[in-house]
Amino acid sequence: MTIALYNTMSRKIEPLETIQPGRVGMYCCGPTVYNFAHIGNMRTYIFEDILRRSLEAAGYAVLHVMNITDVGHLTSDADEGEDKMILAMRREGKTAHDIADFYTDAFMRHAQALNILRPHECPRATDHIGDMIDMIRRLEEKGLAYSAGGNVYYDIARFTDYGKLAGTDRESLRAGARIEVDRNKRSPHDFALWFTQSKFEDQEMTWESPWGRGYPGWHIECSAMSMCYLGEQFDIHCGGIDHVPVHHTNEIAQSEGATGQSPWVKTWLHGEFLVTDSAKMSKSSGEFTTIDTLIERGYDPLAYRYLCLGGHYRQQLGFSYEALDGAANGLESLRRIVLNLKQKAGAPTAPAADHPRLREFQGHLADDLNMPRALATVWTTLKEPIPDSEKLGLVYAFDAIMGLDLDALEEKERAGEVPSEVMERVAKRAEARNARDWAEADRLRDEIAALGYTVKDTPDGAQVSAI
RNA sequence: GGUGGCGUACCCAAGUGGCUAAGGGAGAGGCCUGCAAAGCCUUCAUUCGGCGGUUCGAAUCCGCCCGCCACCUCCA
Repeated sequence: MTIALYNTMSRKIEPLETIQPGRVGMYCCGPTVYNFAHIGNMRTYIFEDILRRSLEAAGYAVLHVMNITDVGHLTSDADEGEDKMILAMRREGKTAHDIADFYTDAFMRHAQALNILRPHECPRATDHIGDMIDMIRRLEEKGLAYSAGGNVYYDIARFTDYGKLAGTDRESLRAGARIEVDRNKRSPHDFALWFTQSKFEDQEMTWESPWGRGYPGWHIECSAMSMCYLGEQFDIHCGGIDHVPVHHTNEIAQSEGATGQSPWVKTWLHGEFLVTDSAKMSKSSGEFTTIDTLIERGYDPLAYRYLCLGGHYRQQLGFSYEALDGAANGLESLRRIVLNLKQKAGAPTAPAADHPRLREFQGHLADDLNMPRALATVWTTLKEPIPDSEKLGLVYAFDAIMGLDLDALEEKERAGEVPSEVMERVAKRAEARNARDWAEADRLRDEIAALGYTVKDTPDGAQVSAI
């Protein structure tokens, strides 16, 4: 099945054509590890995970690369503001290295909790400074970069296609609308490739370079690392929608400028924002929700994944705890159904490749990753009158892409794992019920509830589970 | 100022010219049950922000209006 995806560059849904048949090189802009990723960030990684799983299910050998940016990134794109890593160091009294390690670990933990497959490569920017320097030299050799005030800048006037991804032309950009223009720049939208003039104290993250001791600009790492792992041209580049106008625009300028080859990337995919009541979630605004926040509030992280599955990746998704509750209930219901199927059907029957429901499900994904429709197919399938083993096999096939870990579900509470004090009351209650002493039975049920368990009376006796 | 997007039931959310407007959650009624839970069955927008227009036909296209948001600093 051919997968069609919305390419930000062409603004059209196009069938995926890979550079090498059957193989996909995919680069996803990863986290800058100066703080926790919030659930809005994680939405994008969930979308990329669905993309990867869909490609793999379609038979592609995927090489998935995601950077960990542990350097650079000032608070603004002018040569001012503070380096976010430095801010974090000051805030937490740690070294840059410790900050990066801490937040990298937190990110990986959150991604794992969301069942996001780990990218095959997760290169750290600080391990590729040499590659960045090499690329800046290539840009210099081609006359696309200039030095001014101790820093090296990209000269966007020399790159005729500048802004093609965002669909903006240089004239329409409102330079200096919200920030002061760096006087070193020839054009307001030139951007720094290498800094040697640091205005900041305690700038401990610096490296030797042909331009002096300093540190890289904040777009170059993605150009350098993606090419390092995927070659000078590759298939798919993903990120959040906010990366279109600046970060990806500048990446294209650097990459195509350095290699002279175009297009650098064939397909650009961008995930829309998670929005709260009436605003996007953002790190810089201070308050934000993390996966840990959700866990503290008693939610299964996968309930959040399920919530994300319900919306299309190119559409803003409204987040509220009411919506999350709905998703948690939906996921819980799905799990119960699967658990029941498991008990009744035993072994699943793997669906034929041309099973109508499987094809329908894959067809929705092949249509620009329409996960909401695919999810509707899942529910329709569950309500169909087909054999349980077939149903279970289909659900597992669906879940290979949904990633809700449905095949790993187990009855959490078995009789043997329930404390004896609870089991004693269950037994007493059974006696009371036999004697039709409902008051005593209800009293015992309350006691059991107080101990943290619920009982369900079934034709086969009482079923006990933790609340 | 420029650019882009959004407004579908109580909530989340598909659908972008044509059979009954997906799906989930919540809610309601029923069966079952001592009660409850689970399960099962049924129900839940003559209507898609508003007003016009195009069309045999529009939630879907066009215009205007109202409301909301994003981007043009950093940001998924």
